[in-house]
Amino acid sequence: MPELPEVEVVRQSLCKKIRHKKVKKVIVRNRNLRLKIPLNFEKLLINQKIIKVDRFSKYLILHLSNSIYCLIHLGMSGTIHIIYNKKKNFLTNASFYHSPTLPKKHNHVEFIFDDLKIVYNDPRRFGFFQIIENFSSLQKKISFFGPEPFQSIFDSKYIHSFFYKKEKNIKNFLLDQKFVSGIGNIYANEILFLCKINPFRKARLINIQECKKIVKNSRKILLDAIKKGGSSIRDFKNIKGKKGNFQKSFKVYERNGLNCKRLNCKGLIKKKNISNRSTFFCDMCQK
DNA sequence: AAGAGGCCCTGATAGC
DNA sequence: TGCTATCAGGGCCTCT
Repeated sequence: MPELPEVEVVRQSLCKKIRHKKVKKVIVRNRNLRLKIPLNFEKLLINQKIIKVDRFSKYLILHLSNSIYCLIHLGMSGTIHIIYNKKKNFLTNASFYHSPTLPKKHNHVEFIFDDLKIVYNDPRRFGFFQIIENFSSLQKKISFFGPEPFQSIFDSKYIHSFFYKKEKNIKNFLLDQKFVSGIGNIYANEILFLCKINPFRKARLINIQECKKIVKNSRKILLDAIKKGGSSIRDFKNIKGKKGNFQKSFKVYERNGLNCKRLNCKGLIKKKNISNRSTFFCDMCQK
């Protein structure tokens, strides 16, 4: 489940591999992702150079030489694989289309470069590709989202005023991309544990000190996860097919029934549903 | 306006 | 063994 850290891990390695390279061919095998891939998609990308591989929230942003942007969202189960071709004969040699490192099914989109190609695989097809025509459209799209935890405007004042009179529980807000961008279910659970905040608590009851903790711990968890290559619960892998390591650092996620990891806390981790998402917490130390 | 709930999709796993 | 049910969950949608 790619959240901000997983997408950032993909961005970093993609950037190393495809920046400044020219897209030689685009193959779309299945246009029916969450958003339908338009028929002119291939034409817009072919013969364009990748100027930059950026990211906002859980979106990858390919900046192309014809000044358009290709947004990629990995949804729940999207992965990007890299397949090398040192002989640079991708366009003529079909055998590379069946690399042993590549899953056999659900390889929906490929971008082919001279010496390598990237392959988008997504069993559940919750991910999507979207063409953004120009910079102002990109800005407009991003403006509908809340800040990332790393941005300076994501501070205790912003959080506290956002939560004013809000009856919904705090966990729902951490997952609300209009409030804060990039946090998904795993990291929402982990952040609230570090903050000692019960996920069911109404947002309006979060005090300013706790807002400060939310700022600090969101940044801490996400940065730590990026450093460790993201989390691999079920399907996340980086572009080399390697798993991340942050799942080893989970304090609450998928730990229901196990001892609370907080020093001197005798609680057991509980699992309950909030808006149909698994919520893990310790009711002894998260108040 | 805010909040609750449904839906898209496939694969892994549990239970009978 | 093979069937069915459940769960995983990001983001968008509708309804109240």
